[in-house]
Amino acid sequence: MAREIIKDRPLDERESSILQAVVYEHISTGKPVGSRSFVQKYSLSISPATMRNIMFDLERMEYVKQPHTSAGRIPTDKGYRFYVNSLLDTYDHSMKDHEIQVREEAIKREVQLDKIFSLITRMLSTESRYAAIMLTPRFDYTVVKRIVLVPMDQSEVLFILVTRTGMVLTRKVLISSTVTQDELYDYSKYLTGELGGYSINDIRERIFDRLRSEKVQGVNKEMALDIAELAVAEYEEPHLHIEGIENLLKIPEMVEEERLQSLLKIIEEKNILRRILERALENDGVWTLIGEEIEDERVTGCSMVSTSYKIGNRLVGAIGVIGPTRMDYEKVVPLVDYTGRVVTELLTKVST
Amino acid sequence: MAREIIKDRPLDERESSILQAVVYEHISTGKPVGSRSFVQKYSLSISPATMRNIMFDLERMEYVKQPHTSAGRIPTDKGYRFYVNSLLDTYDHSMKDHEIQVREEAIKREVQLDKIFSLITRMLSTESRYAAIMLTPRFDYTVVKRIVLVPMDQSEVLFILVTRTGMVLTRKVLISSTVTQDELYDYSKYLTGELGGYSINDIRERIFDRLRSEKVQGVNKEMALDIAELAVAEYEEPHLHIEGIENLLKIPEMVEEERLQSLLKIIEEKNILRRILERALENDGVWTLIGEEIEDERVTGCSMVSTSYKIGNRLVGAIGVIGPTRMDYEKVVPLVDYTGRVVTELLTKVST
DNA sequence: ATTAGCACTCGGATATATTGAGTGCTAATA
DNA sequence: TATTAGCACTCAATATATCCGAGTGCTAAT
Repeated sequence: MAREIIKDRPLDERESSILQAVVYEHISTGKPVGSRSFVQKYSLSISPATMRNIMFDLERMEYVKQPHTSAGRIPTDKGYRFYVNSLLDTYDHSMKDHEIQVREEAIKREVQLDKIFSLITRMLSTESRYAAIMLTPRFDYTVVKRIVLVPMDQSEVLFILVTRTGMVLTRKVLISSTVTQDELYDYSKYLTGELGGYSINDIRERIFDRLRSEKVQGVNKEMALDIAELAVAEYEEPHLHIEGIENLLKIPEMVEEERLQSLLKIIEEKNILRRILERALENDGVWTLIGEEIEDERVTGCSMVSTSYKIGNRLVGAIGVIGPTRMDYEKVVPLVDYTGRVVTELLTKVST
Repeated sequence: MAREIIKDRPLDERESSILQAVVYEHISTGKPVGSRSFVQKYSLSISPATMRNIMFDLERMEYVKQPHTSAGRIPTDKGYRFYVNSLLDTYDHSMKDHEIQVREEAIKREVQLDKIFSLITRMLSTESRYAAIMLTPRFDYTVVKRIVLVPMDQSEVLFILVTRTGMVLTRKVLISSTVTQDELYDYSKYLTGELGGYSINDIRERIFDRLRSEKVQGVNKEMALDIAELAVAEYEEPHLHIEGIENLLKIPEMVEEERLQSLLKIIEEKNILRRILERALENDGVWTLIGEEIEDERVTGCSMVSTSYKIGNRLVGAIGVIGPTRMDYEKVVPLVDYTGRVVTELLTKVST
C-alpha cells in the first residue's frame, strides 16, 4: 500500500523548520523520529497529532519516509538535500580558524609533498571523525624554482626539483655515460636558469624544443636536457589517499552486513572514489553528494563532502570526507571548505 | 563441570599428526572439528570413537577445547602453538622466490624511503590477505654516501643525504645568514668528504667535535657544520605503517562485535603494535605471537607473525602480519620471513 | 587397543506470544 | 479552518517455547 505522492510545492515556514529539526534529530540519534517523543523532547507548542499531520505531508512530498509502517520518520536523500542546502544558504564562508584547529606546524616543516598530503588527509579524518580522501594533484602546473642534479652512482643521477612554493620532488634518472659532480653542478645551474619560472607542463611541451635548437657555449647541454626531459617525462600520477577508515567502523549502521560490503568496495576499489573526486574537480567550492546522488550502485548509504583545491587559479586536486548518509554535515561542510583553502594556500603561496 | 586436566606428556606420532590435522582443518573451515565428519572427510582408518578418545586426551592436555559441551573441538592457543612450532621445524628457510611473487620493480625505482616502506607494507598485506605492519628504522646506522645542500630561499636550505644504498633523505634547515649557491656547493663537497662513509650515529656522536677542532682553509666550515648538525640532530622517528585493514573486515570472526572493538583498538592506538614490534626487534628471525601470547588485554583473538630486519648486521626495524588467531600460518610465516630478507637486502646492499 | 551402540547435551533454527512506540483516522474544539 | 484528543491498529524488537542434529562420554563387545 504505497503512500500517495503529491506534487512538490514550496514548504512553508513551519514545515521547513520542522523538517530541518527532524533531519538534525535523526543525524544526532540515528533513530527514526516519532511524533510524540519529538514534541516532548523539544517542548514544542504543537501537539503530536499536528506533528503527525505535518510529517504526513512531508512524507507525501518525499522528504521523509518510514522504515516500516509503525515507526517514526527518517529523512530521505531529498530530505537530507533540503537540510544541507539550507545549511549552505546560511553558512558563513569566512574561515573560522579558531574553531577548526588544524595543527599546521607539522605541515610547515615538511617539504616532501607526499608526506604533506598524508598529513592533511589524516588531519581531516581526525577532525571530521569520518574517513578522509584526497586526490593529489598532477604537478603539471607547478612552477619550477630550481633544479639540482646529484650523482648517485655511475649510471644514476638524482633529479631534484624545488618548486616555487618550497616543495621538493625527487626522481632517479638512469644515464648512459658517466659524469662528474662538477659537470652535474654546471648542468644544474644551466637547467635552473633556463627552466626556472616555467611550469612543468610548459617545460615538457614547449621549452625543450626551443632549448635544443639554441646554441650554448661551454656546457654539454644535450646531456643536461636529456636528464631533465627524462625526469619530467611522465610526472607522478595523481594518487588517492584514504585515511580514517577506523572511524567508519565506529558507526553502528556502517558495520551492518550490507553496508560493510559497501565499505569494503570503497576501500578496495579506489577507482570508485577516484572517479567521484575527479568530478569534484570540475567545480569550485564545496560539493556534497548525498546517498543515491553518488551514482555508483556499489556504494550505498554513504555521503560525500568534497572540494577542489588549486595551484594559482587552476583547479588541480580534490579533497573530501566520506561517511554515512547520516553525516554531521553542519560540522563537515565548513571543515572541508577550510581544508581545501589551506591546501590551496600551501600549494600556491610563493616562498620568499 | 570442568574437565580434568592431566599433566603434560609428549604426544605420540598419531596424536601429533591428528592434532596438526585438526588445527589445519579448523584454520581452513573456521568451524569446530567433530569426530565423525572429520574421519569421514579424510577417510581415516580409525573410527569416530577412536578419534573421540584421542580428542579427549588432547583436550585434557589443553591442546584443544570445546566451545560448548556438545560441539566439536577447536584449538587452544597451546594447540596453535604446537602446530606453528611443527611448521617451523620442517620449514625450509631458503627463499622461494618463484612462489612468492613480490613485485619489486616499483621498489627498485623508488628512492624515497617512506614510499618504499609504504609499498612493502602494502605488498605484504596484499600477499598475506591480512593486515601488514611495519616499524620503520631509525636511520642512526645508515651509512652516508653524499650530502648536498640546496638553497630554498634566504632563510632556508634543503639538506639532502644520499645513503650508500641509494636512498635519499631530505630535510629543511633554517639558517640565520644568507649564503650563495656556490658557497653551498662548496659546503656540500666539504661535508661529503668529511662525513661520507660514516653512519649518522657516528656523525652525531663523534665526528662533529673532531671537525670543529680542525683547521680548514678556504671553507666557512662552521656554517656547513651548523647546517649538517641541525639536519641530523634528531632524525626521523621510527614510524608505524599499517596496511590492509580491509582484509581483516572480510574475516567473519573479526567483525563480530567484541572482536571489532579489539580491531579498532589496534588501529587507533598504534602504540600497542609499536610496543609489540619493538620486542620483535630483540630477536633475529621469524617470531610468532598466538592469541594470549600477545600480552595486551585490549587485543583478543589475534595473532602476529613478525620478523626483524637489518642494516648491515644491526637489527633496525621489524615487519609483520596481524590477523585472527585462526591464521594461515603455513602461508604467512614463510612470507614474512622472505619479506624481512628483502627489506634487509634493500637497506644493506651497496649501490655500485 | 579399537570399535559399535546408546543415552545425553545443547547451540541454532523456527515458531509463537508480548510489548510499546509509533501510526492514521475521526470527532470535538478553539 | 487549523488544531487537538481519543482510539483502534501495526509491527519491530524482545522474550519464550519447541525441535533438530551434530556432537559428546561411557560401556560392553571385538
